[in-house]
Amino acid sequence: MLDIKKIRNNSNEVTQSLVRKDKNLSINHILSLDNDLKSLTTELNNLQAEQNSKSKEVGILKSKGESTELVFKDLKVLSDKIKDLEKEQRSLSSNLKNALLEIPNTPHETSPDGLSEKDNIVVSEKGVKKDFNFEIKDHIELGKQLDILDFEVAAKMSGSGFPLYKGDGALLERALINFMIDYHLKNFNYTEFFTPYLVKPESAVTTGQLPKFSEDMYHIEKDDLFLIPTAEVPLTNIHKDDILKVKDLPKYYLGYSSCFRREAGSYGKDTRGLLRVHQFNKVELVKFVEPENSYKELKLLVKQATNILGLLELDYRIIELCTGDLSFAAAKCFDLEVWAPGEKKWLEVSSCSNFEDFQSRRGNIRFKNNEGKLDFLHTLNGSGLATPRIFAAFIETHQNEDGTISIPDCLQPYMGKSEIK
RNA sequence: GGAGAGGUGGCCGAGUGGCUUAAGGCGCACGCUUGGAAAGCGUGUAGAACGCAAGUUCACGCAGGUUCGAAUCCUGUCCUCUCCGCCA
Repeated sequence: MLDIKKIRNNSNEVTQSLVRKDKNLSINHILSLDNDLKSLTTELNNLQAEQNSKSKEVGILKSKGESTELVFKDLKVLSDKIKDLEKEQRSLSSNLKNALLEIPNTPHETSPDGLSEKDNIVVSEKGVKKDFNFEIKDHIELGKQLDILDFEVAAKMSGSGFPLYKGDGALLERALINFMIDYHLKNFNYTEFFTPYLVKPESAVTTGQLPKFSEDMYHIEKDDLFLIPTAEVPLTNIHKDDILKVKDLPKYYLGYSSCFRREAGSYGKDTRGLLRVHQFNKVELVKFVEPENSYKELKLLVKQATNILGLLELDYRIIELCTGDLSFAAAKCFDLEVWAPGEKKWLEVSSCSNFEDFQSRRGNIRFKNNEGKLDFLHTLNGSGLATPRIFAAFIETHQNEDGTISIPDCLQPYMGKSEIK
């Protein structure tokens, strides 16, 4: 959520920034609601002040045993007027709040201009794109041949988009998850969480999925709970309504979870095999930091996620998202992509974003700054990482001519073997 | 699913219709004291809106209602805790 004061005092600047994300965005309705609310509030406050002082008179008159009839007459008129205005104020202020919740975050000034993913910038590429001197297979073929992935059986029980990992496939998936968790815990100061998978609507409002993107999540109607699309949601809401101490910042939280996404409207678009699924596994990294440090922390976050790809001996590149491709809540974002030689595609496996105070305003997550004042802190998150596309790129990259998969050193302790055959 | 208790400032906690502009404590800040620290003493501090400020108003989970006036009474709702039931 954007700061209404900032919108009010710098409306041109905010508009200019927002249209970099989406040229159709406008905040005019917000400005007019805010204006109405402001003048109404002023009027109401004056009436309330009058009511307060007159009511006090009642107490004094009564204690003296004098008649209160005259004052009551005035007060009754005032009271009715105030009630009307209060009703109007409530409705205006809730309209304003709802409108604000629909406005995306403004992009950071350094986020490059652009309309779509075509305009994203490749920051760096460690994509040697290993040479194969044999006919390589894609992950679907490999998965079938090695009997480690079974999409047909999965579809029988759940429909399309739900992978079933089998034997060494299940082992590899589990090894990847454990390796990634351990890596972050050992090398950086993360606290591990195992979170609920179902959250209340307000939790999804904090992180920005609601109210705008309810179609993207699975909803349990009977209990009005949403299946988490990422552990970012519960991890961020750990501190909803909290006031953190500046000496406790930054806070680094890590959580593995299954993630559930309806992927409505994306049928037929890169949905082969593991490329786009309704349920997948992800190790998520969330940071709560002081505003002045958030961009430094973003850099570090990208590095923390990237290191994993190097250790897994995958080819990858870092992409900086242009304004038009930034998510609703992000001010700046770097994506990590791995090269899947079988698919002959770059696959997005991580998104590292700085949300600045956008989420913390929505979730009322504050800290006491050095001057003792309460302020909204900055939140960041990044996947560290999402497994299904890693899995695909992994078996495609490490396949051998005889159809076996070599396991890189970092994963061997978790697999208990050096190849899948 | 059934029964009960409760939700007040950063935290704890008093408060059952009108000097509550929310007592008291903890914490925090500053000062005194001290060789230094702790303790002690003193002073201050408290969320939100509008405003340069003075100030005004709002805020006692949330939403309604009663009343001239609500933290306090009524209704609904959400959440937390305890007990019972069910259960991996």
